[in-house]
Amino acid sequence: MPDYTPPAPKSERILNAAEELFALHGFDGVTLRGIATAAGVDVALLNYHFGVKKKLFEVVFMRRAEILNEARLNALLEAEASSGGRPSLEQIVSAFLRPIQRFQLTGDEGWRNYLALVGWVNSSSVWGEEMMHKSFDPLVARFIEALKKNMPDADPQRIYWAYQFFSGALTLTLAQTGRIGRLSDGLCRESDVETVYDLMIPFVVAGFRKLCVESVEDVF
Amino acid sequence: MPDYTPPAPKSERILNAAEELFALHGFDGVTLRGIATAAGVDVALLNYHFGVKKKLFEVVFMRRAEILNEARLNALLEAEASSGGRPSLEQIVSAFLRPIQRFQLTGDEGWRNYLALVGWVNSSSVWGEEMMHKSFDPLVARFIEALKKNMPDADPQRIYWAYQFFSGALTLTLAQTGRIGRLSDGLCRESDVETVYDLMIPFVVAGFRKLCVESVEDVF
DNA sequence: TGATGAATTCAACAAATGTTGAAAATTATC
DNA sequence: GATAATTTTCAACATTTGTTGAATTCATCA
Repeated sequence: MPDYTPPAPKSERILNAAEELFALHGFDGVTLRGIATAAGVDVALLNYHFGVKKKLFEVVFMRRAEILNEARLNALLEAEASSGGRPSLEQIVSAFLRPIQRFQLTGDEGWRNYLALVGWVNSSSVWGEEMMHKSFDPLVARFIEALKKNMPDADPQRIYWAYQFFSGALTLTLAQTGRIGRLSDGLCRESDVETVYDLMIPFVVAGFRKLCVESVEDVF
Repeated sequence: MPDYTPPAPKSERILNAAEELFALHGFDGVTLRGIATAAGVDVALLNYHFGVKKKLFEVVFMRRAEILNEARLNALLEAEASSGGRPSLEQIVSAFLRPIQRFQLTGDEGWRNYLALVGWVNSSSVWGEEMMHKSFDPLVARFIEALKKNMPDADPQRIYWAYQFFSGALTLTLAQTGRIGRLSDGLCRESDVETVYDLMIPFVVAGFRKLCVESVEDVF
């Protein structure tokens, strides 16, 4: 047995199974027994390791949030450094998106599931709010700082709204619903991650420009 | 008793309560007893009127879909008529969005709930697909026709992707998560429907132009 | 009024759910 | 190798869940 890799510890197997199932069916659509079965462990083990169901969900959600935040922040800092503190809109938006793309491209199934889960939580009204706030809003605020600095004359309200549209476009793509594939009769594949971001970035940047840079009168 | 309005029939009360609760918590987050209590009826009545739970959800979802589709199609037909068959991008996007805005502005709580529900279903991976497809894709295909006609030289794939980003921006806004309000410290209010669409339309149009009209080289 | 059919309630079912405590097995520590 | 601590299993609990059939009320109309 030359390259035997020991099986992941059970606590990790639980998190991975939970990650996938929560991403597919949401919090209420998943049972602890379903997770336990998928992970190949006893139900009681979930409670032993992670406490009640909601706590398990939080652990799943937080597990990769910090990693993603750090990657995004680094990308932004790099963009700022390489531009003498004045990154372009493209650079800012790219710093927000490209790390996600990188994680998706690693082929790690876990990241795909996790990102779909984020998409799910972000558009869930009651549930997501608190968790999205705690785990992502500090970083988002930092990006909006950068946007404000890039467009000092823009109405802040417009920057926030543009960010909301941006966030929506990203969220739906992360959710991996498969709908665009069906709609386009297979022409667009959500798995084609490179194309997605190559197109999303200019789409979003153009929107920001229109709303926040060009003259107000042009909008109406 | 001068203007006494009789209470809505119970079957309608059930649909309204279900609409609100499903919009807030999703399919699995809602119990039939919760709906029954909110509607002030017996649990067994849900089964009598609508059959099993999934069927009830479908009835709720389909109830307003046709109305919305008709309004949107009329708006598109009008735009085409008033422009000699060559509606502008703004007109097409507006025809897609303004009817939604109109329904939101009627003040009918039911429409707000329903639209939030659509936002929820649209970004749910397993659940939504079939229902979104059946109830909305025919109309969406019609809009994409119009877009293709407006931009005959555009790569169809890009039109579909731009639509996906468009749909995401709309979906997140419909979902009414309250997150943008918190993020902007109250500067943006999701209830301010007029502002939302006045900004979403130019944002989306600019994105479409960038991806589908301007030269390919500009994108990268 | 009385009879027919629809609407509504009542009571209960079997199955599934989150959670827990105690026992057993495994691992670590000395 | 004995002891302690950690991990895992077993069995079960009290609720809650979707669903159903029989009984009751209500409305319609001859």
